Amino acid sequence: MYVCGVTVYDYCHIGHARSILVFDMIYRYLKKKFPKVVYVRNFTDVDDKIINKANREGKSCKEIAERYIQAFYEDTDALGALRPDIEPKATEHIPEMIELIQKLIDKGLAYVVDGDVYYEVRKFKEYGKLSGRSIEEMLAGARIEIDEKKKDPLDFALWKASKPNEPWWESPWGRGRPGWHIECSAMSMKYLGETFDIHGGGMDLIFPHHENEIAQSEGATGKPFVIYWIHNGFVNIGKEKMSKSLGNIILIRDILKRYDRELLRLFLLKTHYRSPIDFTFEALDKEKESLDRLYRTKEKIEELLSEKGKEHPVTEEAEKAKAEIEKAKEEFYQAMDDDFNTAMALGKLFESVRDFNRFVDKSGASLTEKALVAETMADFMGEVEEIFGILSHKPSEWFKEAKSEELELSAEEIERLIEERSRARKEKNYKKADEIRDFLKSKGILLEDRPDGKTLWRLAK
RNA sequence: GGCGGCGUAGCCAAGUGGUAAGGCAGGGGACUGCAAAUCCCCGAAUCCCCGGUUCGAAUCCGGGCGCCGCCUCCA
Repeated sequence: MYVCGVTVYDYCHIGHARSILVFDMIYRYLKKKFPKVVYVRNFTDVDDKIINKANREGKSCKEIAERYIQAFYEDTDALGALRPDIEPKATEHIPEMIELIQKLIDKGLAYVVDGDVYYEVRKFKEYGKLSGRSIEEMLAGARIEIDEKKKDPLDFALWKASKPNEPWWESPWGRGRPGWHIECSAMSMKYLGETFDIHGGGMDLIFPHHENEIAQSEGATGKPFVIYWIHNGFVNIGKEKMSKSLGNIILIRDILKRYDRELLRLFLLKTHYRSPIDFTFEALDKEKESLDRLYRTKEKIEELLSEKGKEHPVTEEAEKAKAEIEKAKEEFYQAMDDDFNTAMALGKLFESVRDFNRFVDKSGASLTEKALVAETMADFMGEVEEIFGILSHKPSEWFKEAKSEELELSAEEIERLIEERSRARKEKNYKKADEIRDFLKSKGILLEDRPDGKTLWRLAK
């Protein structure tokens, strides 16, 4: 699997987060099914935007690229995304690109003009097959800049002759630098072969980037380039497109200052990867309710599992509860197998959580039986954790430490007040008990009296 | 202008020919000293509209309306 990574000239935003997390989910899932999967994601570290930024700041392109590669890792690690197996940089694959360009020239698909090399789009008969457009249609669409050097306005640069203040490499056509599209063809084929299974990226890359990659790769090899293309949908801010000009860009690092990464992961992964998503902080807040519910169930599971060990005859009811969860898990996998239908898969998780809660709360089963069923549920949740990267916290931490620095009371004080309240309740002094509960509530702490007499606390929304 | 996508409950979101998943919010009930949590029950009569195909359509076809993306760097 090859995924187009980022051009390293700025911090990553919520849109990058979606792409990163969608392909992280896909990688995690494929890894479970096909342990030999290889995940390659590139860094574009030579490009107009980087050059501009470097010139503006009086730094080298390499310095700019290094800075934002570093930032990229900080962000992806903070998101809990697994590192790809191979992360090639464009600047480290110039020879491969030159070789590929030469091949295209030799085949008559590309031509040289004043040290530039262009791909002659009309020579590649299938041009437009990915994006579903024809050359004629695109020409009719106008808005194409006139470039004297190109034979055809749609031809694109494989190699650009260097201008002053630009990085350059020696090539058969003089000093210059690669065009944007060629790096992905060269690097993906180097690491994955001339034909490989999955190529991914954002929706916006379909045209022209991926269309051009196909032209370059298939033009050079005569073989199919990619079996499956996967393109993730965009994230809008509210209903608007996120863009620099609108000034509504939301950075990953800014979100993660306020929200646990699992909230963002669930928010972005519960929608099918191809659909657009409207991002709002309110929607992210609401996700907390759903995740809390899952964590409460996880908490219950952990309590039950500590009861494990004693042998006990298993009733039909427990067997049935287990079977229900197993079935939901099977359906979860069927949904994932159907074009990564995460929305449906998570629906199955919630169904089984409901079934599990029902069994634990309403059946007359013994603790050991419940523990047995809890094991099945824990197993399912564990697999969800592996694939979605959620539910990885200990429930106790999830409910208590999430925003502990904003808490006005220390954990010790809270425990002390709970203790005081428990005494009051035993004495049937409910007025005092409720005062304490109300006081804690005013401090953002909710109490939960359990049937076993224990009182738990957690943070309010 | 060309190409593509979308329009499902108050909100989010699956389903794409056979009685409309799931989440959040809401109402009622069980439980509780009261709560909280949990569970149960309830809720879509336009699945954007109009035609058509079919025994049967949210799902297919045709025509509208509305929203969005791409066609220029972009996840």
